[in-house]
This record gives sequence, structure tokens and C-alpha cells, in this order.
Amino acid sequence: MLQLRDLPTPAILDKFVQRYPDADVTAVVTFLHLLRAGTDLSFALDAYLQQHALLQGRWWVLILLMRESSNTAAPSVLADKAGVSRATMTGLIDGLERDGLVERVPDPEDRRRLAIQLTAAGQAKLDEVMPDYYRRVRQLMQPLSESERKVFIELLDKIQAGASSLSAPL
Amino acid sequence: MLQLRDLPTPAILDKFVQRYPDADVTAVVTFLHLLRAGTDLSFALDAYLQQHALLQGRWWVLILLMRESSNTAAPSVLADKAGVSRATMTGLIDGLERDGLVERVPDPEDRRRLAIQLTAAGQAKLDEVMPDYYRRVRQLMQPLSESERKVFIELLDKIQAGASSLSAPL
DNA sequence: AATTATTTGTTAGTTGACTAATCATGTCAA
DNA sequence: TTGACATGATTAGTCAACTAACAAATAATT
Repeated sequence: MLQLRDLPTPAILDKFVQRYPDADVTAVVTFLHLLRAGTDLSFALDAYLQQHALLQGRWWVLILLMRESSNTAAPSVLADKAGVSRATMTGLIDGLERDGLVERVPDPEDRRRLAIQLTAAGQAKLDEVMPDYYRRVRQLMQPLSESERKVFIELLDKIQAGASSLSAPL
Repeated sequence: MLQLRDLPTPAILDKFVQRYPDADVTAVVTFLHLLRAGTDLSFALDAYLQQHALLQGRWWVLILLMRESSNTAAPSVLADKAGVSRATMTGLIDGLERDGLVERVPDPEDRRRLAIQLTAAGQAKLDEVMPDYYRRVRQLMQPLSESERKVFIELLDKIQAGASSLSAPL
């Protein structure tokens, strides 16, 4: 991903509008602000997780496992929920298993299947990271009141509803 | 980057709050919505650009060059503004130059320096992509009124102000 | 003036994503 | 019941990002 640093100035926007009259200035500015905020937060989250020898992908796997009542899930389910390919999930599980945070458990019913199990060490790693993570997220959102958060999420959802049409073939 | 598909249900959030009482539910929910919207838009943008044989990184370089009155910039400046390393920028420029969209121009004053110059083909590529891109962004933001856009950006900026502290060492 | 430090861009090697192909297993239908 | 197809996970190979080390050129220092 790209971390846009430099939002366009009004003068630059004007230059682009001159050449491309279809541009809607406030739409573009809003879009770019959102893109930048998203990537900045994602980078910051990665930087935080690296202090605990985790990356975003591996961290999400642990969380997804902890969400399950059995603390297990199939690799393909994890891949879907984390939004990565199965091949990528194989790699993530390799790393987590090497560090002893998860275990591959064969399925006695169907020998193609695996259950990925969160180990005690994996749970301990979450217990180490999550409280501080939650404190930081609380801090981050401090400036927004409860009602502002509600409004913000509503606006986000309105935008996101059309996200896929951004790339639709026509 | 990771594309989170599966936001936590209230039941899951409750489980996590039980174990980690520091969690602020609306803060986490807001944070995750924002993260997801950002990554979804970024993925959609990439998917769109790929239809034009561009990737986000290469596209931004072309835009950054068009922003300049001379249509040129130094590789290091481009790297800073695009938020990538100088090594990555070397690679991006390699690809763009191979496709004839930019040119490396030696600096007569200082023989370490280069100017990256947008070519006519590069400008033509932008002219091909940008009008449709702007129409799509306009469409995406259609659901938000002007005043909603204003509020939205203000809220985004409030959050982003604390983004770096998310990863600060203590 | 000569040495040291800094700056600019590139190269080399690593990482973690991806797609496509593969292997093993399971399912279904003629 | 066996041949064709489907499914789950892995392997192989590619791509674009990164860091670290580098060469060349310029600037600063003594």
C-alpha cells in the first residue's frame, strides 16, 4: 500500500479541475483525507504490533481464533475473514506455529481438513498485547464524543456502500 | 496490508471486554470501521487502476509530476511525497521509464541529481485515466451532502492527529 | 588542500503478499 | 464401482515493498 503524504493544495486542485472539468473538488478532498487516514492508522498499527514481534496479519489470526468458542478455525475460514488468499494464510500459520502460538490439529473426519488451534502461548501473547492496544485505541478516539462517533460511523458506512463500484468494470 | 472482512459482533465484543476491561467498545468499533473503509477503498482503487495497467504507486508518481509547473521532480522528493523509500522509488521510475511515461533527465549543476520528467505519453496516460477516476469519486461521495463532507473531514482530522501516538514507544 | 562528512540514487537481499499449479482426499453419477 | 469432478491445503514462482550497504559527487572542516 501507499502512504500518501502530500494532499493537494487549492492551487493544485484548481490546475486539475481546469484540465479535468468532471472533478468534484470536495468529493476528491474527502476521498483523499479518508484514504490517508486509513493508511496512516494501518501503518501506525503495524508499527505498534512490531514492538510485540507481530504483524497485522498474524495478529488478526490470533484474534479470529480467540473469537471462536473452541479457539479453533479452519485455515480457509481464517483466510476469508482476514481477507487474504489461502496460500498467504498457509504462510501466516507457518510462522505462528513456528513460534508456538497456534497448532495444526488434523481432522479425524476428513483428512484434507485442519483445525488451527490457539495455544496457551498464543493466548498469553494476546493477553500481553490487547490491554495496551485497547488503551491506545481509547486514547486515539478520545477527541470524539459518543454522538460524534455515531455520526462518523454512519458517514463511513454511506461511503463504503459504494466502494466496490469504484472499481466496477464500467 | 490486510483487508479485514469480519467486524466483531456485539457478542464477540462482550467476550473481549470481559477479558480486557480497558476496552472502550465504541472506540474500537469506530477504529475498525475506519480501518476497514480505508483498506476497502485502497483495494478498490488499485483494482480500478489495474484496468489501465497502472498500480497505485506508479499512478501517484504521474500525478505528483503533473502537479509541478515544470512537470519534473527529483526522485527523493517523489519518494517523500508518496511515502515510499528511495529504493522503492527507483523501482517505480524504472517501470514508468520502461513504459515511456517518464524520463530521467541528468542535472547539469549536480551530477548526483536527476530530474524525473513526465513525458507526453505520461500526460496522455493521465488524460486517459483521470476523467473517469474523477467521475467515480464523484459518484462514491454522492451520498454525502456538502455539510456532511465538511463534518466528516473534521472528524477524520481529529482522529488522525493522534495516529502516530498509536505506535509511540510508551 | 586534503581529509572527512553528507547527500543522491542504485544495487543486493529479504519479506509477505499474490496467482497458478499440484497433491491428496472426498463426492457423485453413469 | 470406477471415472470425473470438487474441495482443502500446500508448493512454486512472481511482484513490489522494505532495509542495509554502496559508489559517486558535493560540501564542510581543519
